[in-house]
Amino acid sequence: MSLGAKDLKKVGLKVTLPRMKILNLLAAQADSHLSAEDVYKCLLESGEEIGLATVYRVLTQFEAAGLVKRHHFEGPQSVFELDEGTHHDHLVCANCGEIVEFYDEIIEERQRAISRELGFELQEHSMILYAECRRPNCPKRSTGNS
Amino acid sequence: MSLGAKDLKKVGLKVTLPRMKILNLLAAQADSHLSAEDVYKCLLESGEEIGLATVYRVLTQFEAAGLVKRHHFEGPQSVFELDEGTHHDHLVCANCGEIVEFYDEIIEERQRAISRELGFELQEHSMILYAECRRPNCPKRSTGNS
DNA sequence: ATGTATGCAAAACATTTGCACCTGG
DNA sequence: CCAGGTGCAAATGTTTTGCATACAT
Repeated sequence: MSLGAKDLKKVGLKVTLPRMKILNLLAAQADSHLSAEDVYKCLLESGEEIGLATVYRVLTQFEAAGLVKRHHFEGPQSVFELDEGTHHDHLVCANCGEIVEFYDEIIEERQRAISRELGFELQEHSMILYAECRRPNCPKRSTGNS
Repeated sequence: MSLGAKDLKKVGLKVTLPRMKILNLLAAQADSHLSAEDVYKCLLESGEEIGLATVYRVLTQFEAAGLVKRHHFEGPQSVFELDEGTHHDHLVCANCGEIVEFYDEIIEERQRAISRELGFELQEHSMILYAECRRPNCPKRSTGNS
């Protein structure tokens, strides 16, 4: 079910057409990890009008508002995904770019413990595993969407 | 002890002045994580002549040759460190940018196990912890060098 | 010599910003 | 109506590339 205007109001953002379009796209592709350019192109192809600068601005605002998470996988662009509130890390297939999400409490706990031992208090972390799938039918290379 | 010409030959790279300068700088600042721009400025300030494009080219070659590791911490630039062969991950201080290196076998093992469980074979990973130091004397924000 | 490396300037990208116009409440 | 949002184009910051020159072997 796509997010609505309430979600924007909830975080103090005016409900505008571009913001709704982007929010809906992210919700529709909830399992994808899209770059700003991806979002822009997707919307254009869907016949929607939008400016690339707006996409960047809106995604940045969404990130600040906690609506989306930004990731830096390999490559020069950031990718975004809706922040459903459930933390997870990512495994990226070195063959096809498929992205698998996972969560491991043992690692999370060790990260906190290590930070403590070093005299720090953990705030965030970024962890990405690059791995090869063993399936022979692994597609050759997608844009990084699921 | 700074690396020498043998290290370049070993990986099949011609021994040139720019390459030696960069290699020596990285060895001298072995505890730092320098961007290409950092390397460029450092050398200029040391009175060495070099072009920024060369720094980028050489660092990329060094990475391909396994002499250096490239990291993507927050911010737009890549940073580089000499690859001493001992894998480690990084904790970045959210206050001052100090970088602490660490290694945890429990996490390493879990990463391999998780990959296996998901049907993949782990090749590499990137893990960065962002944390606040508890020391009151934490400097305010350096360039990201140790 | 001669193939490769370098330096400079220009290009290529991803992203940000200035500004006039449009829009939501 | 009016603050804030949008679109475009221009600016920015990082990294790459084309090409003539310089260098290592």
